[in-house]
Amino acid sequence: MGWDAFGLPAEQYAVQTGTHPSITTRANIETFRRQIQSLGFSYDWDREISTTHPAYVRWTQWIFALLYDTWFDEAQGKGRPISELPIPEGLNAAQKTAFINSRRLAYIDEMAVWWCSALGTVLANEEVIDGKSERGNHPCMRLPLRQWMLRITAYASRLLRDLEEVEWPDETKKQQREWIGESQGAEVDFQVEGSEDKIRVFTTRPDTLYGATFMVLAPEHSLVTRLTSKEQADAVHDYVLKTASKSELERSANKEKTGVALGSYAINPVNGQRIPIWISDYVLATYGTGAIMSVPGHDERDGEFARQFGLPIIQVVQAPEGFEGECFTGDGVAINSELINGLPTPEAKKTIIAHLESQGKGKGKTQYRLRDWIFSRQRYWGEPFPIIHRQDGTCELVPDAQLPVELPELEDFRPSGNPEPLLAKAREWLNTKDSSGKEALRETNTMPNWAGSCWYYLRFIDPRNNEQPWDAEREKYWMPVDLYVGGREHAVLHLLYARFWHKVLFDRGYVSTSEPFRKLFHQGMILGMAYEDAEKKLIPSDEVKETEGGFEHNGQPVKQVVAKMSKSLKNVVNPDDILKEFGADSLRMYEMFMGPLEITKPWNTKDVGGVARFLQRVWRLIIDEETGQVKPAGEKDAPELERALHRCIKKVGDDIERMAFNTAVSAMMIFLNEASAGGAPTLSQSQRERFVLTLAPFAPHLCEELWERLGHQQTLAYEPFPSYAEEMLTDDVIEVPVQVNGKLRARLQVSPEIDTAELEKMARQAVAEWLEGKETKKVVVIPKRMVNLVV
RNA sequence: GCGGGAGUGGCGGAAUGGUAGACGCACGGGACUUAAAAUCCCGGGAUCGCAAGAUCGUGCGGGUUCGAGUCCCGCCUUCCGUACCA
Repeated sequence: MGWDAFGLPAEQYAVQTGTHPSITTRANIETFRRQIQSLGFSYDWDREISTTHPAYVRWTQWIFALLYDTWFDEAQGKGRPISELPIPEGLNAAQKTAFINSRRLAYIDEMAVWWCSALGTVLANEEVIDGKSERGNHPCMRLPLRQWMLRITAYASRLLRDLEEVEWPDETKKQQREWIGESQGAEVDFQVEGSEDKIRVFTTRPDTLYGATFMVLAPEHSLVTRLTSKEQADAVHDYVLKTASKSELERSANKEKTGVALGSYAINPVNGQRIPIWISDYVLATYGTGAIMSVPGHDERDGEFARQFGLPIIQVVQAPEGFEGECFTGDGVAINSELINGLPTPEAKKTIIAHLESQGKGKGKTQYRLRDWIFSRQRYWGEPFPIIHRQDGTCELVPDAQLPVELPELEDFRPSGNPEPLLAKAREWLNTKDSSGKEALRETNTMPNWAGSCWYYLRFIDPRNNEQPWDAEREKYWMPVDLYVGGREHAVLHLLYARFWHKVLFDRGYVSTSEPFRKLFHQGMILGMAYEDAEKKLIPSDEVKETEGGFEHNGQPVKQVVAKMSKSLKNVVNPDDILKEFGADSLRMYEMFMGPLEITKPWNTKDVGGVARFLQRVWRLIIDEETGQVKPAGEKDAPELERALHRCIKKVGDDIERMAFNTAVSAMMIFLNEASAGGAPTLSQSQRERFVLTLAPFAPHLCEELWERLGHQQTLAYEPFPSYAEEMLTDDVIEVPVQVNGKLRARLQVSPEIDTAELEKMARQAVAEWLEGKETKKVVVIPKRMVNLVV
């Protein structure tokens, strides 16, 4: 069991209550541990770890240091130590440092984050709604801040390719592929008119270069200020400010195109055309180069923008005959494009790229949608970076022997009022010495919650090792993770970040597999019941009364719906209460019975009673409630139930393998129904034992008790799962449906060995009235399954 | 907006392209009980019918097939993710 316990919620709670997050975190862990243990799960508690524990933080920092010490060798396609980085000759010391830093997998850059001046703090995306803070509804804006970044994009190609190696759900692989978003195209440089500046763009359609009639930069683009004319300065400034209050999500969701011309022009590299430069929020700074060439004739968004602002539209790809849309975005034959007229799109692309390369104006390029990972937070409750900033502006790692860098004690977790991270408030902690003994400052950012969860599966291998993060031999024995169970919400973030770290560790020789998780399974979320009034407003559960055949709130009927459990809706289910009322086995079994593991489904406490009743009936099958004694067993295996038991054992075993626990529980209920039906024979000792062993993985507490009462001194935990015999699975008589033209008309009771001709004959007799006076055109007989007569 | 899923009785759900609704909850009826709880038995998709049975039925509209909840195309609704919640 591992506790991933850094993060925003713990910190916000500390702000609200003034209690140190380490105290609340410890208390929460105690509660969770007690609850989990009360359910009887078979976790190995000797391997318990917490991401917030200094002994764990130490190695999280160690991995960060490794990332800092690694560069990605494009030629070899792998990460290598900085000591092996070839450094160009003729650089001075500062240039050399800058060059090395520009290649590290961990580097510093300015990146935009939400800043709310009224609250005096940096906010998470989810804390900002429509450009306003969730708390207090204050205006917020995107502010560029110094951030630690991780160069995950260097691994984009391998993260994409290696998906083929893992047994993951197809939809998850698909999501990761889309997220990484590889696209082939070209980088093209546009010269700015009357200037040395060049605007570099990425395009997937270099063949449409002749149709580029304007350019659009992201409002945050570094050239914006320089390329703005005096006349446009105010309008541009206003627009940049306005954009800063929008999220990227809003920007790309907005259909209405907005923008401002900078008042400067660029030169189209293929035809020397002078084209205007605009800024618009539909171009994102974080994708490609943050600038595009606009081809309104063949790109939807560019087309909308051109029509909005009356910019020229040129057709450069022949649309197919009968095409009626305003904007043809498919492949075709190039037109109005001197160099490539008449060429189909793929050839046209190649030709243009070759031309640009020969002119030094562009080159073919593979672009990824994936962005480098912002790896720092301006918060308290996270891992400190093992970094010291020297007076000369360079930085160095805290020596390995001095790890972990522990968090300073802070009295006050409230925002500092400026974008500086909270740790800057810890003056004593902040001031330190660098390796040469000079005054220096510690890094004040902290790591995001992902850091700890990126490698915990490796620490489980060797959780108490004080010399190294894990022992190499043990790593070889355990890795890769056989089965990784986690929510779908992790599909592209956690699961991609962890794979990235793992690949760096692999390249640097610390792990033996290129992928961490062999097989992946997503469990569904358990939701609660909620109530919705006529205006679709959700009503807290404690204000709703159950009436005959419905529910009402203040006398008005309300609808029962499914919603996330939340304090505000008063529909949170506490496992302690369920345990008290129904017991651990009932709770476990209900969770398995309520539906397929992978789907989202609502909790319904009434249904727990059904499972509890099943377990009570199992008890009464074996124990006499009056006397409390074991009932006498049948002399021999009751033959009527032996087949049913074999079927049950097979079904439960198969269902466990495919993690279909709901149908496994159902199979055991069916067996119990058969074994306890009026007139059913008494189960033999062997049959009882086999049934108890089948049920034991689901209801271990009950089954251990029954096992002991059935005369065993040792736990059943190490008993093998019961076996079944193939020949016991079939019945002497099976039912075969007979259809006429696909409609069910009769059912036959036949032997499973009946031959096809005989079966057809019987079928014809059974549905004679439907065949009368009609010609049989076709007969479909599927042995043991069905007969269909087509007339 | 973009990416990925999901839609079956009153509810949770079951069903290798082959009898739709297993199993359970809730509900109705009955047995036991002075009564209730607990327990046990029976019933149940909709419509028509005393019944036997017939017709319709897996979000909507098409298609493939002897046969579609299941496969294909187009919609609708809804959930998840969208990079600082984790």
